[in-house]
Amino acid sequence: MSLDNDFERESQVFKALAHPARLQIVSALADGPVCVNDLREIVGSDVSTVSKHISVLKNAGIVKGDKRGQNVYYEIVLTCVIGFIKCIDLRFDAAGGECSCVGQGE
Amino acid sequence: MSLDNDFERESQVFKALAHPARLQIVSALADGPVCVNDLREIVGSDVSTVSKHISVLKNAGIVKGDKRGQNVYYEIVLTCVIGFIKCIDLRFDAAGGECSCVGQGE
DNA sequence: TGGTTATTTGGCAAAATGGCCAAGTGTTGG
DNA sequence: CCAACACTTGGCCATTTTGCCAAATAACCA
Repeated sequence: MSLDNDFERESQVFKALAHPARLQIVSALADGPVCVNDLREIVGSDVSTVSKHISVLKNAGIVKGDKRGQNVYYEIVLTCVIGFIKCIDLRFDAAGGECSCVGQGE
Repeated sequence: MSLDNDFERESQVFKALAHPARLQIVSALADGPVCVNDLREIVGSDVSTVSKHISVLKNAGIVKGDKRGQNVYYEIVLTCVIGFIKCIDLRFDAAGGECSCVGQGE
C-alpha cells in the first residue's frame, strides 16, 4: 500500500471507481445496503468477480460491509460520490458552459 | 469509444482521474490555467508523458486547452472535481462517521 | 528562412487490471 | 457432523495502461 503523498492516496479512490461494474455497484448501493448475491444478479458477472470489485471499493474506503447471518450487506460510506456522479451525468446531459454543481465551489 | 451505457460513460471520468500525476495536474490547475511546460516541472516527468496525461483529462471532458502563442494553457472544465477531491481529503483527515461533504446529498 | 521553443504523436516494453475457474472460509440447518 | 449456501481468495492469461525515447507538428524570432 504505497500512500506516499496525497495524490497517491486520492488516486486510490478514483481507481476504485474507474470501472463500469463498480459504478453499477455504487449505484445499486445508493438506495441502501445490498448483499453480494443480489449484486451478482445486478452486475451479471461471476460472484468471484463481483466480490473482487467490492473488495476494491472497500479498500478505497468507499463502502463497508456488514455481516448478517451468511450474507454480507454492503453500503456506501463515502456518500459524496453519489453527488459527484450526478454532477458528471448532468454535465453529459447538458454539455457546455460551467459545471452546474452547486455547494462544491472553492 | 464504447459508451454503451451510463456506467461506461461515467467511468471514463474516473479513469482519467485515477492516476496520481493527473490528480497533481488537476490540483495545479485548480488555481488557474497553466501551460504544459510548467506542468512538466510540477509533475517531474517527461514532457511527452505529461502531454499524454493531459490528453486523457481532455478526452474525459475534465480540462480544456487554450492556445496562446506557442503555449497551450489548460484549465479545469468539470469544476466540481475540485470539491470532490476536497471531500476525499477531509474523509482521510478525519476518517469515521458520515461523509462531511455538504450540498451534495440525495 | 533556419533555429529554437512548445506540444503532440508513434512505438514499444514493463507494469497493472480484469475476469474466469477452482479451491478455501464461514454460517446455517437437518 | 455434514451438506448447502454466501462469500472470499489464489492462480492464470488476456487486455489495458504507463512512461520513456524518437520523431512530427506548430509558433516565434533573429
